[in-house]
Amino acid sequence: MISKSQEDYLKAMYVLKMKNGEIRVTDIAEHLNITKPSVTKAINNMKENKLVNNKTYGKIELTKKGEDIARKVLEAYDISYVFLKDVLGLSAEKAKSEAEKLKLTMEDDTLNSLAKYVHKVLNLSELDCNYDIAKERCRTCKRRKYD
Amino acid sequence: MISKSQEDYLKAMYVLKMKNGEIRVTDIAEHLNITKPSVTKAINNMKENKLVNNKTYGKIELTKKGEDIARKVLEAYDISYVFLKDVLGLSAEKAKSEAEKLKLTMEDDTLNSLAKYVHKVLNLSELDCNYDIAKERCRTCKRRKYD
DNA sequence: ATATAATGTTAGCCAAAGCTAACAAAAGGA
DNA sequence: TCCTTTTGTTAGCTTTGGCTAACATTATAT
Repeated sequence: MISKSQEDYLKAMYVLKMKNGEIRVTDIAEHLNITKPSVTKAINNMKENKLVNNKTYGKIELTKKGEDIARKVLEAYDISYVFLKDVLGLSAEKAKSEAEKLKLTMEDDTLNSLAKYVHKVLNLSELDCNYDIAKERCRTCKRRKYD
Repeated sequence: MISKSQEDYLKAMYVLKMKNGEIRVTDIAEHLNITKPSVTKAINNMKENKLVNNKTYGKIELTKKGEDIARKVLEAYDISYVFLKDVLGLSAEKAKSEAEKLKLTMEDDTLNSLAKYVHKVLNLSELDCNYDIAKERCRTCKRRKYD
């Protein structure tokens, strides 16, 4: 089983890939506020889990598996963020930091329940709602946060 | 700072104290699904944090500080549980297991926001609502789950 | 009262995930 | 080109929180 820490790495990597077109040790370290050796070590562990693909000093790439999980983690983060900010009314900043912590703890079906609920209370068209974890972003609300 | 693991121990101890009138290593181990030596070790660590009070082979007691934190963790669990079960509509079983995971990740003010929200949507009297983390249970909904 | 069972502790091991210090490789500028 | 800076890696340490095996203590039942 993949650890929370590894899911955090996956998310960071996916975000950086979107943002910069490439994934670098230094950027990951900065993003997660840890040191570079810790990143290198984590990447080596993740290689054993078939989450990333790279050779020493070479380009870091997510595997299909790694990318799928990263997307899932991101969706989870999105839902939590929207709920905390727009339903509970937390500040954007607070919602962000809390969603960041929450995103990994819930199971998929729980997150789907939350997503549906969020759509309902925000008066988004239920018919149009196709928010499904691990799929594409919701056609209705279009929300996705990449960091 | 106290760790999540230690908060789990505190909650288990508080629950067992309520249920059995005393706190025993074996019961903690069973409750948390870990081995007895792990419990002993954890208790020793917690002693250094002034969370528990005991001598070897003697009675285990929570300190004031430990009890306060335990109560807080329980409140967090309660709120999450009610939200997941009665607002999102998860099954009791599912709500229980998810709340178990969620309870430690949110900050106090976020939990207060969630508590207020839960009261509102469940049509509990807002005027009567005095749900406040680390205080007594809510006079309105009277909910508290001890495990 | 004592043998057995139940309970608790100690010692020592392991893995995960961080860290620093030191080094290696790659990139960029003069 | 080659020297310097930036980037990445290795080695080895630390803490946390599990585990098993062995042992110590306490409780119970006959």
